[in-house]
Amino acid sequence: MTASRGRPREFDPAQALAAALEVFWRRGYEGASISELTEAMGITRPSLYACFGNKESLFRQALDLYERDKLCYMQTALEAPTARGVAERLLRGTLAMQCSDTEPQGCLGVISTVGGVQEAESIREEVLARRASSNAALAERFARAKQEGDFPEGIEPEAMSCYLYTVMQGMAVQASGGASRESLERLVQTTLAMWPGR
Amino acid sequence: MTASRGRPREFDPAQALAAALEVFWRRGYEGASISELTEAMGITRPSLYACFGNKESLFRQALDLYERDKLCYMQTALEAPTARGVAERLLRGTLAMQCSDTEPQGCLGVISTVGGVQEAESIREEVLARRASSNAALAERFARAKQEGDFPEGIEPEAMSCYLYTVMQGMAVQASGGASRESLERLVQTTLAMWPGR
DNA sequence: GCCCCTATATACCGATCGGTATGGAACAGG
DNA sequence: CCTGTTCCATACCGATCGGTATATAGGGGC
Repeated sequence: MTASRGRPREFDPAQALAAALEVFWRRGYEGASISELTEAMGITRPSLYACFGNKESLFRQALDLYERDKLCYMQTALEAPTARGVAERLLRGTLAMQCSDTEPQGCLGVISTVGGVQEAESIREEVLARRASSNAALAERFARAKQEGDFPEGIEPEAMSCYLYTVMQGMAVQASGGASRESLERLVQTTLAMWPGR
Repeated sequence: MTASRGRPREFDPAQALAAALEVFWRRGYEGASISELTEAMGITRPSLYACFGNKESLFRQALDLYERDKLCYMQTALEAPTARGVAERLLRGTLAMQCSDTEPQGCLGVISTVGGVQEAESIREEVLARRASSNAALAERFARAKQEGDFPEGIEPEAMSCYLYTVMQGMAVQASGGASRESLERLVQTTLAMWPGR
């Protein structure tokens, strides 16, 4: 292949992408300007466009990284032995991420979908699609729990997964607003205390 | 007073403010441009600045209108006879607002606080302050319920109010993402089903 | 008829937006 | 050494941002 012809680049794309993710995470898609991105990434404007395409493409790649590195706890949470354990792992995972003091607060997915922006409509749709897929996986896990008799009576698995998802999104809103770790921890406990049947 | 000296204005400020609120509600503070605002309000740029000050001042007045007209259900919900009734009224009020087909979806307060914007920091702070005040009123209502023996065991009133607030914010996120009315209705039912002790 | 005052209309301000043209610097193959 | 290719740096593009200067239009008080 074209192994390394021409002048080699002087930055690490993965590292630059991580920096871009952090900016998008703090500012949202539209709030993040190219100037702020390039400064955080330590590269110049043309380098960004040569390496990542354009702003939207860069955001999509940052979103991939976010899902892969930051949302992996949502996958592993599904492996908990009980439905309540799944919920607990999800909530505690959300808590841990929102309370990190090395990362921005709030959820990139939430930030990218609230506040309608017409320009970024395709991005909104993609985030919503990923969210739906993740929600479906959770619902499926709960459906299995129901079959195994490990599920509260009177609540449909899909309804429960939507409910949990909603609580997690609400947590992200709280974290965006600067809620303290203690406050969010108490929120997790309260939500778990609401889980039917102890 | 200076009853009506000079040329009278040709538009109704209240009506124009209502139009501005709708734009802010759909687009968020930064997403709403002055051009879009003036077009929706049916007035020209200098008229906007003469009547409402600047963009931030206009937003604040729109926020006042929003709280007074759209969030009034949160006040009246506190008058429900039981704690569970308060929760139910809050959730159903949120549902009704999010499902209106004449108004934008999502919550203006949520839209204005997620996605950190440095320019609008003072606005964020004001929204957060109003939110805290509203949350405190809810906590106080629940504290009264606890005194009256009308409250679930093992949960603090303040924790419950934060929890409910979080669910409502999550609902707003769902609505922003285009959740259907049925979906949100089911969400309310699920949340109520989680309320301890029937 | 004035005169004063305020609202409207148009055109403009500097700053910033996302994105790019251009010119030189650093590598590989010949 | 030269050439081809790719990257970096600077400066620039038109469009749009929030906000305003200027001139004109339309009311009440006299």
